[in-house]
Amino acid sequence: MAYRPTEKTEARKKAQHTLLSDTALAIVSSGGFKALTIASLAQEAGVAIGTIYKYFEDKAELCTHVFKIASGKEVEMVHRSAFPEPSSDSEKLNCTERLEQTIQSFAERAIAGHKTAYALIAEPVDPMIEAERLKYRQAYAQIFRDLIEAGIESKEFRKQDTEVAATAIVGALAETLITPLVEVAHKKQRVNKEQLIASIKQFCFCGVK
Amino acid sequence: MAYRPTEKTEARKKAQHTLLSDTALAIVSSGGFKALTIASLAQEAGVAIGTIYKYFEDKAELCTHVFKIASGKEVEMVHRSAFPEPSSDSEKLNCTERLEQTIQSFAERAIAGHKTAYALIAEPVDPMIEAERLKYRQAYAQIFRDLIEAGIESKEFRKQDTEVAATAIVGALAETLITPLVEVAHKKQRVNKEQLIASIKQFCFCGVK
DNA sequence: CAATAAAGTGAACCACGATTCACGATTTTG
DNA sequence: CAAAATCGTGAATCGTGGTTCACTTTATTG
Repeated sequence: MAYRPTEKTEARKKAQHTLLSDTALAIVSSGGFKALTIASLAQEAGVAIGTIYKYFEDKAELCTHVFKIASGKEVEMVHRSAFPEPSSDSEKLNCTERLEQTIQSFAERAIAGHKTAYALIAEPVDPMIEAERLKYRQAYAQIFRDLIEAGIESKEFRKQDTEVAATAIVGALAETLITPLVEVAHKKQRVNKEQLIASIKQFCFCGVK
Repeated sequence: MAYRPTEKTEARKKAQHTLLSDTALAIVSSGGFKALTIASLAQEAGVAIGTIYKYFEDKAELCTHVFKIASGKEVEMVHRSAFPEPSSDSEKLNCTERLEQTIQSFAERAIAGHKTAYALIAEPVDPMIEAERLKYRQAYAQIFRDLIEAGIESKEFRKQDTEVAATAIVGALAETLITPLVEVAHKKQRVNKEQLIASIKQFCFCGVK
């Protein structure tokens, strides 16, 4: 007599949502948020403009959703470096080593996916996304903060204002990694990756030790 | 027989340009670049929209001009802390003391003029202004770099990659000072200014020492 | 198949703010 | 004052990109 959503259509719906999500993410990863327009997403995903609105309330929801997905991945990866599963072979790492790993992970991911890193950390975006960005940066800061506190506990680091130190590390990483990446886009100025990361580590280590 | 620009009109022209500049700066200082529209500037300055275009090529030129003025002031003030006139009574300051003064100056100016600081350092702006912002941040980094190099020369600081250290300090300052200021706008979360600045100093000092 | 509900479509619409330009007002010179 | 050059004006125009909605297509059920 009537229509009822079924397993098949629900799956299709979810798949479509994922397709749009992934396509949007790809657009942001290659061209930043400024490249993510309703029209470009429709184009890339091969759907009509109106279809986007069946899956996202408006542009803001689309953008924040994409931001959450992308930043969530990054934060999770970095979090694993800071607090590795005890089951793995890294159960004996002390806080200094884990801090090193965390910075290494952050830096390598930023350099490898520099377009994404730039979009998440530095690209000018609508104020609506700025709120998400703040959460994102604070998520990173929280990881560093927990790590520093553990290090103070274990006497590896000196007593200090962990919030400030963690925030400062995030700022130092963002400035030293993202800013040069902006340049790379312009000039072909290559960076000695290992050298750069080593210098950053040293600065940050000394800052907390 | 004909019209010729004279002293009086030239002066008037310059005065008008300055009026527009200053008004634009005031708008940015209170509402950020997003509040600076041609219409709002015309309104505030008490002139017609078209008049703006007699003094500025387009919006981009207006914005970059305002940015340059504002950032130039900031950089100059901070530069004075880092490299004070030898004539003054501070000729005996060593590099550590000067670094402290510089951070202090940066921090206090950022906190006092937090709207301006946010606009210059963190507010999302047109890509056109981003280029200026990059120069601005690099100007700061250069100050810190020169100071660190002097400190290495005088054996106060250890040998290190001064470019990375200077950039990291700028990032740390921006993140620890600006980010909380965004919050202040939302919640009424007060900051213990002295405490905050002290913590930042400690982190940065240890980073370079 | 008929009925129903949801998904898909894209041209039309709208909001916002930069930019233009034809016109009048003002200044300078002879 | 007349002529010439520039300044001042602001409604009209334009460009961009988000949003709407009447309509078509597809899926589901009895």
